[in-house]
Amino acid sequence: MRDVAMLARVSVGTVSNVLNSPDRVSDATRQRVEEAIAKLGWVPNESARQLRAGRSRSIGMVVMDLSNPFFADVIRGAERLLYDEQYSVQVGNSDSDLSRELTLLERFEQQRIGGVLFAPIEDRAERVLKLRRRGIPVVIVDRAGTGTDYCSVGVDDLVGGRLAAEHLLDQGHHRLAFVGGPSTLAQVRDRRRGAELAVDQAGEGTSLLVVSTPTTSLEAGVSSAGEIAALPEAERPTAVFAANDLIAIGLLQGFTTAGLRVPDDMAIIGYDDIAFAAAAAVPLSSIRQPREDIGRKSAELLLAEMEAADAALPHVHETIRFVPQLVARRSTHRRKPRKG
Amino acid sequence: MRDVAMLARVSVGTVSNVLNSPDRVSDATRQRVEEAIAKLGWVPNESARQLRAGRSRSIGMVVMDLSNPFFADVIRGAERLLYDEQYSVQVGNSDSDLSRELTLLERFEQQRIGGVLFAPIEDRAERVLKLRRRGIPVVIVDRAGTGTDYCSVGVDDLVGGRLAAEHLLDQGHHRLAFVGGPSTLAQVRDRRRGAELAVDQAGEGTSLLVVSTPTTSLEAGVSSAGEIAALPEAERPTAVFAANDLIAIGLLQGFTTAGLRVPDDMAIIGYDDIAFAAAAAVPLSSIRQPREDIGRKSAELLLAEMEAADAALPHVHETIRFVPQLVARRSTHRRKPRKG
DNA sequence: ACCCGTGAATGATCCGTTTCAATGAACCGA
DNA sequence: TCGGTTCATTGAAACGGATCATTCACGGGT
Repeated sequence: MRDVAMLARVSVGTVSNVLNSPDRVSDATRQRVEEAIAKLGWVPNESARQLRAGRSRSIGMVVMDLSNPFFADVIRGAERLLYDEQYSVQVGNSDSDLSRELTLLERFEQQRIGGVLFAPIEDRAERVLKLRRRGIPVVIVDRAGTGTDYCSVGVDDLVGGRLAAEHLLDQGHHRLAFVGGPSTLAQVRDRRRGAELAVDQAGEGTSLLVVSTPTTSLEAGVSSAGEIAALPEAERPTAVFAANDLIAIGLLQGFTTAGLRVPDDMAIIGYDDIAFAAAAAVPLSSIRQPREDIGRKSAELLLAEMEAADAALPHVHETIRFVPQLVARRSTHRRKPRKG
Repeated sequence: MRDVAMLARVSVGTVSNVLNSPDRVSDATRQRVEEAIAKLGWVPNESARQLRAGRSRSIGMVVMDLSNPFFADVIRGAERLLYDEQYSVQVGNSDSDLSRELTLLERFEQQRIGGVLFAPIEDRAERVLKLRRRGIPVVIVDRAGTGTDYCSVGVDDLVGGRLAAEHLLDQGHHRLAFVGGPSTLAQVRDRRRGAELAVDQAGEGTSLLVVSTPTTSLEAGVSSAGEIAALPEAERPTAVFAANDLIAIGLLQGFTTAGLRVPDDMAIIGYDDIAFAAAAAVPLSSIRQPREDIGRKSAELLLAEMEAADAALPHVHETIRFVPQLVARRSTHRRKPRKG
């Protein structure tokens, strides 16, 4: 910057003004400075700026599983909006590991990042509060909180779970299963509870087998399918609700390998309605979440909170709860009566 | 930090030493300082650190398409390694947009980021060189360069394209098609050229129809399938090679909609072998790239280059070229002779 | 000729850390 | 008892910009 100032025969203060308040600088001077910048290829040092400003024009994002296309879409939704507002987005992948999650948040705190979009693994309010104490706004993503401690955006997973189970019951199934885990994940818990409610309401003669998986990955689905297929046919469920589409697709593969036909021998419904659900071996029924909207809306709330904080205005935390939607495809087509 | 120093009754210099060279500080003092840090909940300001150090402990990553699981896996591979080395990773999504790509790189430059893993949309050596002039090491990902100007990691797409086309020819097809685009993408060009080579070598009676798409997305595949299906049967290809698995899955959906059966009426092979390829409606043949290895290896090269730069040692740029592998699945099963 | 107002440019100060020369204290051996 | 070491600690000078009170120059009005 000094070099630029010397070349343009002005002070460093003027160079700074050219960038930050161009109207305070005369046209002639501004032009000289701009030429000098171009000639030297100077690029302002963001760390110095941040140091002075006290905060950065970056937004941090922490997600549980980057290889789940659901999160890729949420990120994309948030990024679209933030990019237009001149913010850059840093995505960190906690990989469903609490200590990695903590590390990522700490790094954002050290960076005095402008704000954080956080898809938490567990409910850990203290992590959010710690950031806020440092003056960093946080919005919880993919988890519609009940509290008024922070903004959050998500869908009503209880309703979603109920929708899924009711759909299976409607198709004539009585022995259902829920596959998902770990149950430390609030999303998994809520979806399961929704399913349980639906099953309870259906009354006698219906059951819900709960199969817990260590992760929400495709592989978890494959191995759960093996377990379920190994049950004696009289006990085996005839329909499975998977906590997300990755698991559902894994189940589909696993059942096929085990010689069970979907949907005839086994119906499957997933959750999220990622793009691949429709393209699966058997097109997958699913519960649709407005993935990009979740990202976009989270970013909106975050920006609002950041502006309020800047202006020292009061801010009322909002909870946005999108409504999930059933998308029925072939994987849950009504079972045909057994031939013979 | 001043507060910590006062509470511990030492100077700020000592607080800094506790963090950066603990062995220069007596045990008693260190303990007092650590207690003060804990009591005040102080977290060092990374911008100030960076300002002093001149560079950051962050790595930037620019990818073309975050919603392509291929890149998600590459990112994961890189992240794994870098996380262990205490680096944080910032992922930016250029969304196949040259100007967004430029903006992302400029932001990294302003941040004086420690290094960049760059999956470029086009060959734009000047973008790499600009960063390097600023002292920021860059490794090109998913694109094995020929030059010695920079490190790069990728697979040999020419070989991959040839493998795919040869496989289709081996299955008895003569009229092939290549679907992919835009052809500004080096990956697309190379894969197509590989296919062309294979077809040329097969000689008379074989043909390759090239269908160019505006993007490498699933939707592009769907609409291309419509075009191809609309051709008169005598001209219509019997096998399609898609530039990546997203397109291939889209084709699969499109052909099914159009009433063509895969693989009987139309064989399909994709590229990347993403996890969903095996789970597709018809399990998808594909050309496998070692996705996580590409990410991990890129990160390794980047760290090596960063260390060399730090120590002012000479650095020889490396070009890692993984070998792609054919994975044959049902979508290219040999066509059965027509019944009737 | 003088004063005042206005717009443009300046330069010192500060942001929070690291680094390094300098200070000081304690200890050793002669 | 004194010089010489070693070890722990200190204080000030960066790092690269933003900010803001101050200075300067110029014009218009009286």
